[in-house]
Amino acid sequence: MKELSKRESNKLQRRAAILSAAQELFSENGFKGTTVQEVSERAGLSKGTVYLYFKSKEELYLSACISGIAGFGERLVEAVSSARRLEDRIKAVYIAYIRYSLEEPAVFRVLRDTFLEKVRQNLSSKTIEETSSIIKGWLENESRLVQEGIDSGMLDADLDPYTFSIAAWRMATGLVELALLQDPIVVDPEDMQRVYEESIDLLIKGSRSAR
Amino acid sequence: MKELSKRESNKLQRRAAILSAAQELFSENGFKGTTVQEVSERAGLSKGTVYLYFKSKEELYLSACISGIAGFGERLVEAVSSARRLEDRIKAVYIAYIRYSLEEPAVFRVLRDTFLEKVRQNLSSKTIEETSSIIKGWLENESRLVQEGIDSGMLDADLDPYTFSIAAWRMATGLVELALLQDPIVVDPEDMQRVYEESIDLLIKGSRSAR
Amino acid sequence: MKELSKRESNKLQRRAAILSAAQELFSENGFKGTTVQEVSERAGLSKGTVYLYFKSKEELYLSACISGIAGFGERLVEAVSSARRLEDRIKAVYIAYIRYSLEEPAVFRVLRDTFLEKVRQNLSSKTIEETSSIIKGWLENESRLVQEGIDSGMLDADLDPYTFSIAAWRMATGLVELALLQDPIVVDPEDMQRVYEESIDLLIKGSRSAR
Amino acid sequence: MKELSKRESNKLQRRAAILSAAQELFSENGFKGTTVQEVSERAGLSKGTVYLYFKSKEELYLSACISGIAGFGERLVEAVSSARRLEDRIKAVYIAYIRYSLEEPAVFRVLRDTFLEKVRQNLSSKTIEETSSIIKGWLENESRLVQEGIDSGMLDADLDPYTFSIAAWRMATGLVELALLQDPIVVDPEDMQRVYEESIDLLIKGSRSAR
DNA sequence: GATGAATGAGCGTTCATTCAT
DNA sequence: GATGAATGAACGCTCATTCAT
Repeated sequence: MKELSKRESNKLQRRAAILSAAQELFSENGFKGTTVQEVSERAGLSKGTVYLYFKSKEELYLSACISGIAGFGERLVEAVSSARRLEDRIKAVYIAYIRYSLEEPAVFRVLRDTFLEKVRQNLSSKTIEETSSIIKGWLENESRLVQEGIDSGMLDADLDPYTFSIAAWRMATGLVELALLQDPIVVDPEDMQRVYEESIDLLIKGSRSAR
Repeated sequence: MKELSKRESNKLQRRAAILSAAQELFSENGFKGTTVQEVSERAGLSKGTVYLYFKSKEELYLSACISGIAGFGERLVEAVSSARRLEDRIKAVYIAYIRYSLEEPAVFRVLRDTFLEKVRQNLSSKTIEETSSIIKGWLENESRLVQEGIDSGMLDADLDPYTFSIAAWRMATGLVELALLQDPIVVDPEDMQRVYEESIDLLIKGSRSAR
Repeated sequence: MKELSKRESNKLQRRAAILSAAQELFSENGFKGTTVQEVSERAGLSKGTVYLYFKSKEELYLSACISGIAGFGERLVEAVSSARRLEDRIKAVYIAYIRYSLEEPAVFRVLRDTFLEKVRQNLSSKTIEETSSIIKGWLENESRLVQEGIDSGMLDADLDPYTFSIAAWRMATGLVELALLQDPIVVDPEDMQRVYEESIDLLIKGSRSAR
Repeated sequence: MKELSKRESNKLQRRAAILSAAQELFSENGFKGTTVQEVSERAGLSKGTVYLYFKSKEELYLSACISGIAGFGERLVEAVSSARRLEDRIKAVYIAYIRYSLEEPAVFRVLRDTFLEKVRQNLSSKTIEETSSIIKGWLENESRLVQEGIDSGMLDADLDPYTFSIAAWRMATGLVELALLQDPIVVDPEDMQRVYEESIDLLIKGSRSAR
């Protein structure tokens, strides 16, 4: 392992500071609603400096997305191996998605925004494709778990694994959105944990084979 | 009913034209992505005129949100009475929510936006309470249907009706978001109808009593 | 003739004010060296206003060029008919080109700048083609005069009319550049008029047929 | 001759490298179109280093101008002795001026720029005088050749030698400017060589004594 | 009441210049 | 002495808002 010189490590730190500031602000205010000035200020730097590290606002956004997604994916993989029974593993991924989203709301929001049209219009198709393909990968992983369940006879043979994954993913996303609202409207925050559990339980139960 | 003078009705018409244009544009391009100029043009008026009816771009946005919610509720009520079997009625509401959202994406988006924090920061608490209480009403209506199912022994006695409603609502919203994306990423558009049906079927099946 | 409303005439006046300011500044400082801000200030307007009249800085430059070129061309046409003998007419065009350039240095400079590479790099090819084709038109007019001279036996049959026009045009341009320098370097300003006359005389004399 | 220490010669080399890079870039892209970064890169140095050798971008530009002029004059002197007949020698200088300008466009442009007012505003009067006196020297050399022609009866006794030189110089400059344009507008590049020859031929022929 | 011309703050981005290392 | 990271002023351009007509 090569030691990094002070200057080099400094550069990495600055880059990380910018990325972190960007992640927070983009997720709070969206792409158009965030200015490079704001990002630079939150990172304790001047506006021009941001452009030493990122070629454009768009590239900064892309980098924020990708850096956020990486940690996310690891969590999901860990979750799969955290349980033995197949149903528990499926549930674990769902819960892990929600938990990580709540722990790192900035990442969740940036990630979700690539699925809102209005934000997409400001992104290059490269950015969209890149993030989309990562998410698609997650969905396919989840689908494989479901397929295993079908093969073992535990889940309904008529079930489409990908449909299950999509339904679970969108449900989780929708619930996290609700949970991230500051004012406890529509659902009591204390109830949310129960809602997470019960919602995926319903979906899994609904997927079981009649046997 | 007091008759409106010609002048007064003219004013109302103009206001409505602006609101309608705003609803379309805000939902297509978001708050920052929409210019007052565009709104005024689509409404067939000049830019200055918009400011005679709305104090600011922000107030115009709020008004567009509120005005979009009304028609939505009616559709859901109609859906309830469109089927005889209880399960079908529950499903019908879900499908109606999705269908109307797809028919009137502008309304859907404005409505959804009141549930995104970033947008909320621009909304008065009055606006938020107003829209929230309307949605809460929908959820309670749906819950009553589910409760009926429980009482009749068809649905699981352990099921929390409100949790079911929340799960279904968030799932529906998440799926519509996906469908409104212009590029068919993650899911093939032709498959979406099937996904709508199967997703709610899973939820309902998962809610049935063991019997 | 339709009367222009006050508002309309005001708009025309403003447009003219911007164009005039642009012509001066572009010719003093070049395309890159001139800011839209400066132009607006010299025209007594705000920066944003310039963009109500011209879509971009480039379009403003183009308009300044074209508006300058128009008057220029008329002078050349007048010059042709100001003399009877063919040689005098050829000479008259040359002298008219120089005189108008000295009277309206701003126009001369803007026009010349479209023939400097460094400026060209900032101009769209449309702009370049447009101005170039106008100048080409002048050169062809001049060539036709020369051709007449050849046909009448007065000018050398071996002479290429277009080459003559090019040579005269570049010589005139080069001499005006010299004359526009503020410090009387290289040539005494009082001598310039004589230089103009003698330079074209040489060229014409050199073009005569041996007979 | 004092030997330069290694350190001192190194400094000179660096200075020369910067100057050379600057000459190329300034003449390709103009003052505003060239960045200090680019110059430093082409010189193989860092941006900061440029500021160790030149106080500002402007001073760098001035230095580049001055340094470019030297080689030019030598070429003109060589040309004079390359032909025997007087007319041929006059023509040779003209053609040499054009040829060297085309071979070293960077130098040509820098040189020409000292004769454009807009650039002059950035030049110290010392610089202007220096370059002007060099050019004046060339013109006087050329004039002496012409005077010889007059004295020998070959050229018209009424001809002012200096006027001839000025006319030829400005014509040459104007033609080179045309040739350096990338897009072959107004004149076909293949024709240019012929135009060079014929233009000076016309001028010389026009200068001959009637005899 | 309606207009649209005018404004000017603010955007993303560039780049000459400075200065700690 | 050389570096290159950091700065901040300025650029072209947009657009919410105002106000004379």
